[in-house]
Amino acid sequence: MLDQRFDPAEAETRLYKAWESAGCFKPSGDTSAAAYSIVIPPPNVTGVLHMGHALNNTLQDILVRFERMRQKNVLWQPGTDHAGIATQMVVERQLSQNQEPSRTEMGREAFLEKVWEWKEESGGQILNQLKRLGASCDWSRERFTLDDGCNKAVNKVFVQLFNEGLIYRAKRLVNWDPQFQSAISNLEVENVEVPGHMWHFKYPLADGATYTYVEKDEDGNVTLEEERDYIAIATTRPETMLGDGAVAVHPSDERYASIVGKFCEIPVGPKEHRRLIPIITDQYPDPEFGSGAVKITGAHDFNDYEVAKRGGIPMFSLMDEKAHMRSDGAAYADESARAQKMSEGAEAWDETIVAAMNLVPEAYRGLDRFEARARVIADITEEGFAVMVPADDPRVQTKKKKKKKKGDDEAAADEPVGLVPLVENKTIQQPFGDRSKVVIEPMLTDQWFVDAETLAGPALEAVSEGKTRFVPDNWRKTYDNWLNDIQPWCISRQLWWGHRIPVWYGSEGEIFCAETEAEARDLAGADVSLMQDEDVLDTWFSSALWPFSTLGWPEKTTELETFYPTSTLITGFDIIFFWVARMMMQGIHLMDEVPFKDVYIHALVLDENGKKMSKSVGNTIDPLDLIQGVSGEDLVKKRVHGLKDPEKAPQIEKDTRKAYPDGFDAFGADALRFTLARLAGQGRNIRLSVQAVEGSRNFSTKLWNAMRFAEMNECGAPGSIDPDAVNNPVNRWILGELDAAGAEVTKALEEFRFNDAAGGLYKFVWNIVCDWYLELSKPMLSGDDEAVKAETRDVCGYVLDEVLKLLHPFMPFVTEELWESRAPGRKEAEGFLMLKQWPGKSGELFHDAKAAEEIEWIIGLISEVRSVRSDLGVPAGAKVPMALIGASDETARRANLHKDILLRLARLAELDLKDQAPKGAVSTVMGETSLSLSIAEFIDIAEEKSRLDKRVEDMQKEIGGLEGRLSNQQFVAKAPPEVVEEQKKRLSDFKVSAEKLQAARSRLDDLD
RNA sequence: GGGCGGUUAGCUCAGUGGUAGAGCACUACAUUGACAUUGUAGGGGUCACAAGUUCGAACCUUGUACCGCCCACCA
Repeated sequence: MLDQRFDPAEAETRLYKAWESAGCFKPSGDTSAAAYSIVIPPPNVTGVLHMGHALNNTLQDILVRFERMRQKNVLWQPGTDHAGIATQMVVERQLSQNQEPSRTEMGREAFLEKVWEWKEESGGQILNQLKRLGASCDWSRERFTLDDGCNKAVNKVFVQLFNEGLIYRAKRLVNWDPQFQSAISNLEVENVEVPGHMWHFKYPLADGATYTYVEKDEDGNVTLEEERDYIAIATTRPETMLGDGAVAVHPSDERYASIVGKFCEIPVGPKEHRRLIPIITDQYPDPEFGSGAVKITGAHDFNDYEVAKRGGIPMFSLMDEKAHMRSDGAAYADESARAQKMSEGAEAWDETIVAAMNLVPEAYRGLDRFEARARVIADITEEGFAVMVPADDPRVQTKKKKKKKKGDDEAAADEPVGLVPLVENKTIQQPFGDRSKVVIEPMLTDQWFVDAETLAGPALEAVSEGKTRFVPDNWRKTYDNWLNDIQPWCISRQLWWGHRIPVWYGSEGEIFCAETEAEARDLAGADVSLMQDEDVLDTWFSSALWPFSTLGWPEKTTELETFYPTSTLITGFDIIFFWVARMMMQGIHLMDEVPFKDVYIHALVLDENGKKMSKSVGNTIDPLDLIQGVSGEDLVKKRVHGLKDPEKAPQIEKDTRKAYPDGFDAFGADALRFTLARLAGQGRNIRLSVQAVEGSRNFSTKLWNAMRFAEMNECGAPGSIDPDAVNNPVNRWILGELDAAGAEVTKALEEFRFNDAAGGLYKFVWNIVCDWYLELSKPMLSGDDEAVKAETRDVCGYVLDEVLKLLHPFMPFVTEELWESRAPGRKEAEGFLMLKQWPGKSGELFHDAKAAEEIEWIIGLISEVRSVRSDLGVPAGAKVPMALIGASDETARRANLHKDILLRLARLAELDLKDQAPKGAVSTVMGETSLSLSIAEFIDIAEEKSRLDKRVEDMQKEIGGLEGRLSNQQFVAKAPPEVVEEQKKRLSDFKVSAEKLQAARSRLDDLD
């Protein structure tokens, strides 16, 4: 006997263990069957399951379980990512918490040992959380991006690309993260709008030169003419002035034409050491912006870098790896040093030059870049090199103006209008590290790059040729746009945790790239001393190889043969660039085949208010809380704990307590999975509410109770049914509905319409099976006709079993539990539900149109009677007599055949065929038949009159509209004939009904 | 600046040219033998706005407004 309700907490872990130990998650190995494979997007080994993971893995599990039931040879390949920066951060933090020696103190080898230790002990807990969700990965094949196999793959790929010239080392301006003290790729930089300032400074011309500065308006009238001994520039980063290599103006800018080629002085530092830089022309400066003149600091700005490269302008690195002003060297720059080096053949921005020049004056050395900025500004202003403007210049927003309050007006008016430094308030786009959240500094350093442009071509082609398909299709454009404008991929990181770059340097700086040190030694010869490159690779480099490195590449394994290319990749749009595009590039280049055929890009999971879930905002919902339940107290604690801004804690606490005073129930993994699937429409974000999960839990309870009903009525598990041998129209109807639902779900899953699949099942189970089929079956199951009873038991049992199969990919636990309980012992006899044949048919579906029409008529009639009863306030419990007036033979037959059903579900005392409505009866219509309910004793005649009046009025409106349309010659002439026919039919149906209702209405008049 | 998407019931969203829908919320009724984690019935919409195409537009076209997100950017 089934319990009152399903207990997910007890059943889910038990069932999961049973599946796993029975080997259900492994590929069937049936090579005659089609192969189906998915590689998991490897979660960070530091990861903790969040709602995005829950969605991502639920969708994968649905597909994998679906395809397993379709008897394919299915592999879901799991594993984790070593997550270079994130993991190194976690361990470093732990060291400092435990007051152990720091990373640098203990050295590389000892530190890496610590990281491995951490990984073994506390890494990968997310995988256990995925198990809790029901993820049916083949855990026996679990991989890690830093395991031996992946290492081997990474080294091999690196060497190959190096030998092909697709990986190279170069000094380039890269994004430098001063916190991690490492280069990062441009994808790892977030540009954020922040309030900033733009300072205007004067660079005096060398040797006291002067020129006439003329400004003109649009019409060419002179608006300003003055003698100047300086050129004005505008900058948001004054601290980089020390590294300026030139001042650039646009070639067409007449204002500065006369001084192009002359030199000006950077107005910072001790006067005797100030450096002269040339005034040059370049297309880059916009004459309309600022002063039209731009200082060119090639080593600290990406735009300037391009200008400097074009113009051969030297680039000076001012900062160290912490983005502090360089503290080395005492002397100030000397042009002769540069000239000397240049004559020796060095490039203008060669580090030897930069080091030799010692650009940073003593006063600024060692300062943080922001402190340095403040100092530079103060010093320049003090020396009179700031551009001065009247205090009321609209570009200047003084603090006083901002602060102005009532009553201060007079004071403000009294303020003397003098000259002030021109400092504009300006929102600027500032680059931040996506993990460190500190301001990124462009830095000129030696790094390793992948020639992504060369690899991008085939990756673009594969998608345009349809070898790989994006679902939904619109993401293709995002992919195309990015690959079409792809930059070299900086793959070296100045970290320790990761794949060490397989390159060794000889004492003369020769480069030996090889998979192992031994091979590098072979290349170098015995007497060369070798030093391995200190850097590690970007984590995404190994992730890009995931679809084949996990299958055993570079060995030619059977798994590789069977499962590559993989079938489907499921991931979020936020890693299309990071991961999807790079897997495409590497997969095609190394395997000659795309890594996956379909890429399903799922939505972002938002909170119930449409906000991104974020720990620092305090609006997260932990998937495990929904599965296992959480108290209100704990929920508050969790949310407040992760807050970025502790001042918001009271508000978050208040909001959370208000919204979820008692926390959440343990809804179970099934409920969460079903909810996510139901909400996973294509092209829209998912707003997850706890209420929605509760709704899914209720659905699961509904299913449970349907099974209890079957159990009580001894509906067995016939295994299969021959629909043609089934006689009763109710049973024939539900078998048709079942086939239709199965086909719909199958099609939806094939097309990645998870929401339609789950939504279709919800409707079918609740609104068709439970609301109608089970209700219609009750009189048959409790009736005297043994043949009908037996047939109904079989059909009902069969339908419910098929429902369990259809629901299994979505709700694996409750369905597996019910499957066994419906026929105890069947698990031992024929195995788990999980591996049963999927019911959705691709061939011909069973459908009895006549039965369907008949049952729909029954349902319509019952609904109509219920509606009238409810409208007129007939007590729900009252059984009333009904007569059918003017019934056709077919109607009479149906009414007679299903009399028990009608009596029960419409709560009728009797059902007769009559020629005329009984006196005082209330009528409604169904097609040609009037339904006459003798309910005069319960109702208010006036109310009934007004009900009928309203019905007739509504109908007249429809009739009017249809008549208007049909009398429109244009419509009749141009609309398709079947549409015209349809409208005609509707009109005549409405007319018939209106007539009958009117007749009923006038009978009421007779009563008065 | 470039790109993508959105605007339909109180809320969340379906709806590819011909009858405006679902879930939740709301209202009323119901403890009838699977289920109150329930059942039955009901109220509720100028489909953002404007113009156009069409016999006919939530749907197609153009424009406008507002809201998201992504990419690139003026020193």
